[in-house]
Amino acid sequence: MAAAIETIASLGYGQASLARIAGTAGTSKGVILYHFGGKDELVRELVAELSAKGRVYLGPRLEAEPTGAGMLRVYIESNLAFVRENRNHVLAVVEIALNARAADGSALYDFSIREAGIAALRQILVHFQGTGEFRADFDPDVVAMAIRSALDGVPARLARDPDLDIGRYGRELADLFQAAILPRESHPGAASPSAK
Amino acid sequence: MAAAIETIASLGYGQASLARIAGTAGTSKGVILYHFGGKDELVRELVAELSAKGRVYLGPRLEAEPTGAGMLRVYIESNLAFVRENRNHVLAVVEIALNARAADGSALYDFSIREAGIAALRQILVHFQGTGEFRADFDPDVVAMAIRSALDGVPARLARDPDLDIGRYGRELADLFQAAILPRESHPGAASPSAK
Amino acid sequence: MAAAIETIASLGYGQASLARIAGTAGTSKGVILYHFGGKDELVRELVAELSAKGRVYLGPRLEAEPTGAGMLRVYIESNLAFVRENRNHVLAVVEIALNARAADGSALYDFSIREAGIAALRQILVHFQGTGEFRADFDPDVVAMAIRSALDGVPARLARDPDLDIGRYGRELADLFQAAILPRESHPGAASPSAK
Amino acid sequence: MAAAIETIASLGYGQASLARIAGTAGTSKGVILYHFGGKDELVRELVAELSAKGRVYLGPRLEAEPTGAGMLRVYIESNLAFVRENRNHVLAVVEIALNARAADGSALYDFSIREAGIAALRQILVHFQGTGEFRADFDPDVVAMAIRSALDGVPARLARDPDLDIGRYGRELADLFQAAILPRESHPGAASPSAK
DNA sequence: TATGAATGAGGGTTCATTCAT
DNA sequence: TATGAATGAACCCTCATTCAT
Repeated sequence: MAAAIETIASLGYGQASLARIAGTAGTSKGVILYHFGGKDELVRELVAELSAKGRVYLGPRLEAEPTGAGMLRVYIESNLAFVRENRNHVLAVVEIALNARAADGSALYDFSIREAGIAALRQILVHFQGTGEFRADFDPDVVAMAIRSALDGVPARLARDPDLDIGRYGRELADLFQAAILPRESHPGAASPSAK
Repeated sequence: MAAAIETIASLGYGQASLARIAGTAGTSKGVILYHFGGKDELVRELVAELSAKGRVYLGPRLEAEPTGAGMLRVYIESNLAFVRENRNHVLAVVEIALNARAADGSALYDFSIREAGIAALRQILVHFQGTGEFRADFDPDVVAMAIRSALDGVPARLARDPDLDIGRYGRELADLFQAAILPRESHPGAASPSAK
Repeated sequence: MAAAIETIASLGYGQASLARIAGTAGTSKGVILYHFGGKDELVRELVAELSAKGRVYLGPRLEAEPTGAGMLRVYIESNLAFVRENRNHVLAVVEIALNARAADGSALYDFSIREAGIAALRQILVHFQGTGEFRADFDPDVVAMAIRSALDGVPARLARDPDLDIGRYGRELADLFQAAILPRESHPGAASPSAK
Repeated sequence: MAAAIETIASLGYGQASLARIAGTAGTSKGVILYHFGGKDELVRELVAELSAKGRVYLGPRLEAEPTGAGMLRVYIESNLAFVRENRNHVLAVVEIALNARAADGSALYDFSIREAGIAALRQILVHFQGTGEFRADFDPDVVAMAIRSALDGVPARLARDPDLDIGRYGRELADLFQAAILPRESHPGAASPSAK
């Protein structure tokens, strides 16, 4: 599996044949098929494992936050921290999500966790619009999508520029979206960007 | 070429074999190879054509804007208008950009226009940070990337949800990023979101 | 297709891989798949062609006979003559009929013509039992099956013993079954076996 | 071995991989190979066991009959009774006989018992042609083959139609062939079909 | 005695490309 | 300019067998 992750992350899903994966693993295709029953299964496990890891990583961190601003910041920074800590795995799953398709163009694997993540984010936005902590005049759907997109772009960028400081990047992103959705007249303390 | 665009957009790059493209075109593989010399060439032209169209579409619109806020808004809304008007073509090129790779994982085609677009956006941000129209306390690199990512996510979303109102989506996005990067104490007129 | 027939007839269906068929044809697997779209299609055509040939060969000969004894004899002798004239093709199709199975053990191709042949034979038997030309005290189902089985055994035997005199074999078989189902007190002329 | 029999009988020889056999046996491939040394050996034993069972079952029954008509009837009915009592095993061995081949198309296992059975039947026919109990004007070779073929067709038919009344079927077959080879002027008692 | 891991050959199929026409 | 035939590499997968445990 490590070999599959590395191969997909570095060569792309389309180039990651069983032969090449087996090559980087130092074995033969047969071994992989013996252990996973098929390429589909291998990929499925790869995706499922990261999904599980992500859920475990992000869930508690999010729930620990009381304020809207806090949740937003944690959502962004934790996502990126997770990317940093599981770089190739994330990259591989992104590759899979973007490229793996059945013959009719339909998706092959289950990425419902992504939709769930967006939905959760949207829920947060809606909730704190209700409490007044967030401005009421933005469309939570659009903002959720924008935040999610900004996060999704990071793995690819990280692949091109491995020295990217993800911690700083996350803080900047959180600042940016906070500035965008917190009320303009909010007390300076809450709205001011975190120290860099 | 239209057949190639349609096939790639609907089935994905990995599924778009010459045979399938020829099939939707109602001809044979031979014809395609005769006219384009190879699959690579076909794809290359497909990408180049959209690049050219995009440059022509976006350049003048951007240059016509005097203010930073205006340029930001035009950048976002024009990009999305272009996506709406060239939906399948954009979708196809996005597919190609994400999936087409050489055997060693390197990119196969020239997407420098994308980098150029990001650089231009960054330039704008830096420039108007200098004039004071934009806040000075955000990283133009991060913001440029966030905006670009938000735009890049649209074609895929559009594919899933064809009824998406792109005009409204663009205005919301522009509002969002304006709110994020304009000074908080800016005179109400400039900062107020556009009518919806 | 000739190569496929020869390969299946001589090596058996299980040993007749595309590679081996291509080998005897002097080409490569790719050519076969190009022309037939798949092994299934190749085999299907092979079976269908023989079915059609058989129908054309046997139908008219059978309909030309007025008497029950004549039809019985023609059924047997024409079947065997057809086998002699299409030896390898028949052998190949028999191989396919006996061996080709889906993963769940179900049949892969359409051999309904065989059932139809048995049904037709049974019909003949029943009809001439009605007219009194055939004895009434045998089960037409069993007899039809016995005749069909006797015919089915010939291709395999022919493969083992290529010098088998099929003409004589057919006459003997016809004599045998005539003796079995014609009334015992039938006038000597009708019942006497044909000259050998 | 029971698992092998069941698998081959139900799925066909070609689909009966060691993995599938091990699956129905509830063990692993390794166990089978450990006990039998190889797939060939397993199949060989399977065939040999049925051969031995058949010899034991049929031999004494045949030798107990004094008359030609009796031997003929016993040959047919005992064969079918044996099929009924060893249904899947017989089916499996038939599958093997028809499908198992070496790479060069030659037979893989020893089915000489079948030839021996046909030879014995032929011997009986010749013998009682000599004594005058059977007519002299049929070819014992052809008749032996016809009888054997009629019997060989039963297992496959039984597989398709599990409710087939084999006892009746055997009596009908015996009647049929008796009528075919006993002299037409034979004393009524001997020639009359058995009660049904 | 039993098991699971590993192997390598061979299976059918898809693909971009070449070539003769 | 267009076509269909042919090619060979690469793909995923199944299989009987070997091996260490």
